[in-house]
Amino acid sequence: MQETLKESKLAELNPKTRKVFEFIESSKSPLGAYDLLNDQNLRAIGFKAPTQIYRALKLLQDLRLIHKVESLNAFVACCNEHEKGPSILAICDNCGQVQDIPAEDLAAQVEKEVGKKFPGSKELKIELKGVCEECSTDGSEVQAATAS
Amino acid sequence: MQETLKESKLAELNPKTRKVFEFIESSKSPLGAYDLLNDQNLRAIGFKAPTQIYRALKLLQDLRLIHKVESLNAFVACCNEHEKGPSILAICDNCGQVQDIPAEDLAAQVEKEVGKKFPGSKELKIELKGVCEECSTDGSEVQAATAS
DNA sequence: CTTAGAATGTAATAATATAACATATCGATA
DNA sequence: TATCGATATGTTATATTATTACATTCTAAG
Repeated sequence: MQETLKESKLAELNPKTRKVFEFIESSKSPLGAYDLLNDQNLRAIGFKAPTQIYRALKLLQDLRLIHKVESLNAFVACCNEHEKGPSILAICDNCGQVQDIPAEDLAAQVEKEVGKKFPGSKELKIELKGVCEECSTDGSEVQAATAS
Repeated sequence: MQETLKESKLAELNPKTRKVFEFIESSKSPLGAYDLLNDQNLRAIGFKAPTQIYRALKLLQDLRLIHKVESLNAFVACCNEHEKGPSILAICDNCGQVQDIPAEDLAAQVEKEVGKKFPGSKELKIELKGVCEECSTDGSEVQAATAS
């Protein structure tokens, strides 16, 4: 259903920016700007310099088609199930995947907590590290980041 | 009162790391690693290479004496009013200052939102951009980052 | 057409962070 | 005490992420 909205956003994009989005969306894990830049397929359609990638990423963020994961300096596709509210970006330390979990309610909670100390809230980013469902039930747990 | 705890943490530090903390604590705004590295006073006591600064910053983060503001790649002193729970790092787009606002309650809220999709929460970071109380009441508002 | 503005391309460099290896410090214990 | 290993600290080099500045091309209005 929000598919329609997403489609209409995609329609605004030029083919190159759309291609960047498609790469991010089809990736299991967040991609860095240079992951994109170094991708043969993006090279092939004319991405040669970081600026180009960063310009595309800026556009996609402005349209809320992607989110930047600040603690990873990397980008993930928006789940497109929230038009306005914040996400929880849940980062699995084991498999590296990031889930974009809508959390409309939290904006109000956060505003309540900060109260009058910070009356002009504009943009809320929430990042959570830990382990995802699959990894926590999975025998094949690798403990990538936490290995001794 | 938590002063005692903070004092005891500070006591563990070697003089150089303590000095790094003091610089961060006494700064109005968050400091980047290279702000510290380039500071004459820290140069004078022997900080010559980024690694040294990053090592000190790592220690201070592990002790929760400072927080990294991920969206700024910079560091602020912990308010020392929360031993465990998350903070809201409230970043003023106008004056650049960052408040560390304890938000113990939010961890539970966030866990509730993510539910079983992400059962292994470990570390929660919350960053809020906007304008602080002082700037929002202040006639001298500059609109630094939001200027047209 | 032709020109102003926006978009895109290109080159250079700035800013942030880590890796790899060398040297020093300091207890434990043969 | 000697020397060994562990931890901390110093040093050099390099990797990674991001922006600035300027050139070129495209496009729509006059």
